[in-house]
Amino acid sequence: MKEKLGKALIKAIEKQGIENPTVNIEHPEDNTFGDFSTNLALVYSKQLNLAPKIIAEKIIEELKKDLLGEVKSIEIAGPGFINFKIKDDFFANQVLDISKNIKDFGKNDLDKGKKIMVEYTDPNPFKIFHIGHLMANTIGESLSRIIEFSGAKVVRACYQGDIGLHVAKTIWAVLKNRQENINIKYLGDMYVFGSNKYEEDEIAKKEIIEVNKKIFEKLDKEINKIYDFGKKISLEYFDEIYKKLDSKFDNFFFESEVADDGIKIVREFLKKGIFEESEGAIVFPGEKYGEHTRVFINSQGLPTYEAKELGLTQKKFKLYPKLSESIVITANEQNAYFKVILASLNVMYPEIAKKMKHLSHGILRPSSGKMSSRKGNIVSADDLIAEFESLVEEKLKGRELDKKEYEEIKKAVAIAGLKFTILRQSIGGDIIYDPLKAVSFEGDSGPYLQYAVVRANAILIKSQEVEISKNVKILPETVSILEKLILRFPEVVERSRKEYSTHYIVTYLIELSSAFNSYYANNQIINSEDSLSPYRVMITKVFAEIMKNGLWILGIKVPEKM
RNA sequence: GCUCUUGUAGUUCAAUGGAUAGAACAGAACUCUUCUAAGGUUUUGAUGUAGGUUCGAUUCCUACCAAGAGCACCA
Repeated sequence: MKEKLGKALIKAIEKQGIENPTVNIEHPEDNTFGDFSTNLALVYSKQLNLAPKIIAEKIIEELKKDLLGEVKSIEIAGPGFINFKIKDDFFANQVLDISKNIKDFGKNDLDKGKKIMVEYTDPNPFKIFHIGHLMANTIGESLSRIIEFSGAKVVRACYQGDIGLHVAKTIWAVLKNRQENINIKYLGDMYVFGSNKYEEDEIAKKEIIEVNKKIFEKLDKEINKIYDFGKKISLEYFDEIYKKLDSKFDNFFFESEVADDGIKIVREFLKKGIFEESEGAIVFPGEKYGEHTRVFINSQGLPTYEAKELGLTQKKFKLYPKLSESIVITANEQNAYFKVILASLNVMYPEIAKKMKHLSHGILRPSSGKMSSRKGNIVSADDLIAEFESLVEEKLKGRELDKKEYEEIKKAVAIAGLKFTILRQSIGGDIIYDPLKAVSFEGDSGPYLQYAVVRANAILIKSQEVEISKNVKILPETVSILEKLILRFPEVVERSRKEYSTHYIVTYLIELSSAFNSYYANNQIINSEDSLSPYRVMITKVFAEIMKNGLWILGIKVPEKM
């Protein structure tokens, strides 16, 4: 429909003497204006030296010559907008068509045949898996799914820092505070301990640097043993969290695997004059490229995160030479650092640099109180999930559910609340949530979306029992906003893909659910006396399927009952 | 100090340069003898300040104010 209108509008404006016009068609925010609108007359009023309203009239005259059958009315409004109203039966028929092939509804071909890598989460063994990792995971998983909906094969990658100073801090602390049972909690505590000592204590700092060197050399048996065990239990622990979050990686990269390659790249380009030596370290003089200088290899000859990132990037493209895009998601405190990396890549490997896309997220914090990573009181992903689960438990009190259902609902609803909180706003900013209302299950929330689908599903089950015909013979004379919103799903997915944004999906699903809830309140869907009942059941089915797909994109599961 | 990001109802978020700036929560008033009321209906309330560009600015530019992050051997 949109394409048809677009073509007709282009034809009409070209007749006014505009070459290669760009036509903007949107849905007016206020739907009483119509179903589509264009600002065409406003845009070209200057070029044509005519008042927008006059141009609009001329356009409408042209349009009327081959008036589209589906259009109910065309009007000029405001400063010169052209508003289109579409006939109701068009919407009803479209929804009926969609219902016949609902499975793929919402998919598009923007990335057809492409292979795209998304790197996200990136937790570090020997350190806590904290809220930041949870955020990156939620965002990365959802973006991956949006890109899959656009036809690409997505390679999900996770880059883990299994080597570097943070590991040395933990292992040094373990050596100082030996304990029989080494578990995740203990390792987390040891990192905090080592990290603090590194800041405060000069002697400790020297020892930690020494340990760091030994980890690289792999000659100290004692250290190797702690290292291997610590890495193993860290990775097992991460796997458990990924299961909870319903995300799976195709490829795990480790810093230890890319360190040597990183050094090679830096040394190679040091000879070519891209890098420079400075105070015993090898640095990239970013000022030449509008950035700042950063150390790639430190004065001990060890690669920093920067050099390793180069090695990682090279490895990604060696493994998958056909990648058309490589997306990396990190916290936004790394923005400046990433700009320097990209600037250096742009000099060394411009073809690769073009394909890199860096996205960053802010921090997730409660509206009251402030967290300091220095002091180590970072909230772990596990604790946060547990907090959400206990809030759900409160809500579930007094409901009659068997134990299995109870557990399923608790998990699904807690994760939904959490992921919704993260995905509902545009990526990049901090997310502030009220811990008391963490997921208030009223209003805009993950559980609200789930609840709408659960209710729709209950109706669909009942419709089979009552045997409402699946043959839709009669369409309603007037349609509601529900039908109109249903048709917009594909364009919402496209926009999300183009802008790397998850929140358009969230906003859309909220609007759609709200429209359905309203429909549900105003229409009795199952009524064997009513000839419109088959249509209403059909639309309920379409709604439920879109919600299922939309929530899948967000990484949210729908429980059977709530 | 320098660089970047962000300032929208009491609160948390929306708004491809467009129309009367949308929601949700909180506040006020309704609504279950009807398919799950974690629902629905109605209602009060906002663009940090000062300029500029534009037919039109929450959006673009400049300055100021405020908050956050980053500024060489951490990741």
